[in-house]
Amino acid sequence: MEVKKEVTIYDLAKTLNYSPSTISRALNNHKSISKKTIKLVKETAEKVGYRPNNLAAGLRNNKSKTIGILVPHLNRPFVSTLISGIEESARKAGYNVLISQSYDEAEIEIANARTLYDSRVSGLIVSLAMQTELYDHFKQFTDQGIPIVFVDRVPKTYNSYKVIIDNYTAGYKATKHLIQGGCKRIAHFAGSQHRNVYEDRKKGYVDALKEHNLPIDESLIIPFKTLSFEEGEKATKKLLKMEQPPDAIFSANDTAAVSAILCAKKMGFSVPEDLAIIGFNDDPISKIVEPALSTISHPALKMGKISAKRILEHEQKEQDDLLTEVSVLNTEVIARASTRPIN
Amino acid sequence: MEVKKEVTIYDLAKTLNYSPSTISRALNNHKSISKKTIKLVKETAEKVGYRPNNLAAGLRNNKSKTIGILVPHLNRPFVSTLISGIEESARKAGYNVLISQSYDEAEIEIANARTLYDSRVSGLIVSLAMQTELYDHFKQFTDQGIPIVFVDRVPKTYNSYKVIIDNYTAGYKATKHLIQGGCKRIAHFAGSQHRNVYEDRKKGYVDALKEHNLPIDESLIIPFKTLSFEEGEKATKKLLKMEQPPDAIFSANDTAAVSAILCAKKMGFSVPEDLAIIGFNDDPISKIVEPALSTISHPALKMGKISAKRILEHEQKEQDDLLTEVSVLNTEVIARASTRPIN
DNA sequence: TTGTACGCGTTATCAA
DNA sequence: TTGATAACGCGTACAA
Repeated sequence: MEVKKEVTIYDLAKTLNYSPSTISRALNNHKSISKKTIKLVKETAEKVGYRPNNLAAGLRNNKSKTIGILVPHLNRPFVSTLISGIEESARKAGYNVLISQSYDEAEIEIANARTLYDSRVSGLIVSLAMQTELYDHFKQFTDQGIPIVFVDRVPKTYNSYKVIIDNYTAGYKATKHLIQGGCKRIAHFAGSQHRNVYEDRKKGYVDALKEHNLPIDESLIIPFKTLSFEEGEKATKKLLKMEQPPDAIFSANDTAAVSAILCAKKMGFSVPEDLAIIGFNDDPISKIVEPALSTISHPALKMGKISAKRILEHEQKEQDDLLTEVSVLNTEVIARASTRPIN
Repeated sequence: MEVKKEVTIYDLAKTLNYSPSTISRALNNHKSISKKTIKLVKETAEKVGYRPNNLAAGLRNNKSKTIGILVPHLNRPFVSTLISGIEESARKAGYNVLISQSYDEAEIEIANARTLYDSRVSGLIVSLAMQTELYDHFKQFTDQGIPIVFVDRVPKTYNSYKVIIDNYTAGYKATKHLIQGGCKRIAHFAGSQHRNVYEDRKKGYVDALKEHNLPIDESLIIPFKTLSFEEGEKATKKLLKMEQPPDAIFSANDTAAVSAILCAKKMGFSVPEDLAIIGFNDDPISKIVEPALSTISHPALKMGKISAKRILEHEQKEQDDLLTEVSVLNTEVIARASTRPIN
């Protein structure tokens, strides 16, 4: 298998009797080059199949026109849609996208941050692993002026770009929606309290109860490890076997909420009459389950696009512009059939 | 914001009174370097925060230790799981993963192939856009000896690695499963016949009917553009309003199959008694819908891992080893409640 | 076992 | 408007 020799700007220079610098400038639309030359160079490049070498350009410029992504799991509806949004915006701007997943483990997150750094990404978009509590592995980026955008699952303290929803308000709204449907004993499926998203959703839940003069019953607040389907089933069974079972559940994600619907039905409870349920994320399954799951919208695509935009814009900025900028997106209750109509 | 100077092998060389080449070799575990020196170099590198520059190494070696991915849509269950598999295998081998999506448009696919090439990926993993019929944009890779793995949606003619399932047999099995449940008038939701996957599934369907002496009724074979939920609803309505409606549907994907279940129920048909339905892919929604959707397994994670493996192994091979190697994975009927029990 | 010297393809600086 | 030259960081052939 004979490998064809690649065409470089030197070859183009020889062919056209120009210097390599002129070729380079022409290909980059440098203003000092005449339109005619630019046209000629580009046409010839096309004709002979010239393709730029991003590695060389990246080395020379010390940046790769690449955005690195670091998320817990690639194959979750929210995450894959987030990435789709990032890819779309990045691609339009001529940027590439490198992906990596931490499987929710801090150690893997650290290792992946390293390799992304080694590829000299122009920026990093991160959604934190469940248990990450130290942020030293992001310092190398900050030290080099490489922008980091934390998205959805963000650190409390780290100074950086952030793209989030208002989880507190979302949790509050979700709970209030249940209260307005007449629910009085509302349970909560709570995610890891290390992560802002779950902590804030819970706070919103608690405050909504308080504000409506409903007691906070700790036995109705179930701590989850991963908010999986199986965990959801177990928790639902436990709740519904209580002497005084709850009349509603606010789950911090849709997966556990859907499992609660199925489990409750199997146990002979009717949803939403005996047990109203609201989830979080608006995953595809929430539309399919019966009764359809009420939930909180989570604008994944938009969050992805904004995250990418932050990085692309950063390149235009002055060195000492501050890079702490928090974008908070709106969410809303999507009322479906798993909660009761509002009085 | 002061940007710290990056540490290079030259800095390490100066610090340790070695030549840069020794440092380079030590970092790469070159056999000519003593264990002691290697240890010293690596420890020092760690201490002073040295990080290799993949761009420089890639330029030098003319390969980037990066796998490029080109798929129609990133946020589909099958695709995102496929990518998760690729990422896992690639990461383990020290490879990075670049992603891009074509939105099922040939033009975007072509443009993305170009940019991935410009990044000098070590290999390319492709699932074709719905309408791609020319494959010239892959020639540049082949010409340079860069391996291409086509996965799931593959070209018929292009000489390359392929990782697929046996769509013909899968379509046959799905149809047979319906027949064994006593169905006699089986409709088919057919995808674009440009793509092997849908063409073969349909062939399997047709042959299963023939083999069981059931007539092929063209009015029961509905051509779909994208196999979307909306298309599925429309098709189901049309079928169920026929004078002699079908008693079963084999849908080429789960999305349309689920919409068929919901639509049929809404129209007063009971599933599977009046209408049995089987889908394809085993998407998460198939477990949630009621009745749960019978479907065909689609080993996304495994296909991803194998695809990555093909590329990683290719690097070890001799130049003129043939690179046409087709991996065909097994699939099976997952019988759930939307089809009738086998007699 | 280690060092010297060069080149990978590109772009920025300086000079013409 | 264009050209010559150096440099980005690394790996390797050749020499010692």
